[in-house]
Amino acid sequence: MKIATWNVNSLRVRLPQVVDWLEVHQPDILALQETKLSDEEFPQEAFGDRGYRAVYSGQKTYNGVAILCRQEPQDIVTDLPNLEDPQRRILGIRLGDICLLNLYVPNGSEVGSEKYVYKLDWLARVKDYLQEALAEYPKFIVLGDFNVAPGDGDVHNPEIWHETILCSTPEREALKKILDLGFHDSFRLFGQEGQSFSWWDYRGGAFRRNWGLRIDLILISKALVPKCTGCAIDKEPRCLQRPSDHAPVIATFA
DNA sequence: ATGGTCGTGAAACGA
Repeated sequence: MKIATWNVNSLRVRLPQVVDWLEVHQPDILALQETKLSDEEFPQEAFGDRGYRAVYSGQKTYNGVAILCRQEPQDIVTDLPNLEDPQRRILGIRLGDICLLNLYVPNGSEVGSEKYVYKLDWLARVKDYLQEALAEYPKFIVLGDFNVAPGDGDVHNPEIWHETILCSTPEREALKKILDLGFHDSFRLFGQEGQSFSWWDYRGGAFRRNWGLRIDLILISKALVPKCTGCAIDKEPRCLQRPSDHAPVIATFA
């Protein structure tokens, strides 16, 4: 089984790349973030024609999440009972005894800003939800654009990024509280090449210089750890013309 | 590195 996540930064623009990528990699599940499409505009046929069911929670211009999968998804969740949020950033499904939560965590703009406070509160509420959900469904996957680099090893230059947005201690603590529920960062279960990132700024030739951060994560519950056989970042789509600023991440399971 | 980039949507704003 292959499960992937990709912040596409506009599914309208990236649709041909996503379709190509699906055909090459054949994941069982692909979680998308920043689709930037209303549900009426979602290109369901492009995926249906290729054997994927699609669920989505979209909005115009900003945010928007979707899940493409081979199996019929059940128990679709777009809003958490403890988190009232007009921004479409959350999409949960159940596939048999496995639950999956796709997140587009708020960016937070700047440490100390109003958006930063919203981000930390948002993460705390997601944590509370996951605590209950995990108790009911021990096989759980939380994946997406977390907009937090878990540690300095996930940052090209920790001195430049020290206590800045995506790397500040409160953001990392909020992420750690989710991990402490019993989740593992699948990427770190395996040996990786030094300096692996999933996002590079469009500006300043950041990708060419490998000035990136690893902020796109696939967290798996303890029950799934023995099943997980690998996790990798696919940098290839980031090399294409008109790329997303994020690369897809894929976890494989026996 | 503090944007010399994108995406959206038609000017700034968000990332």
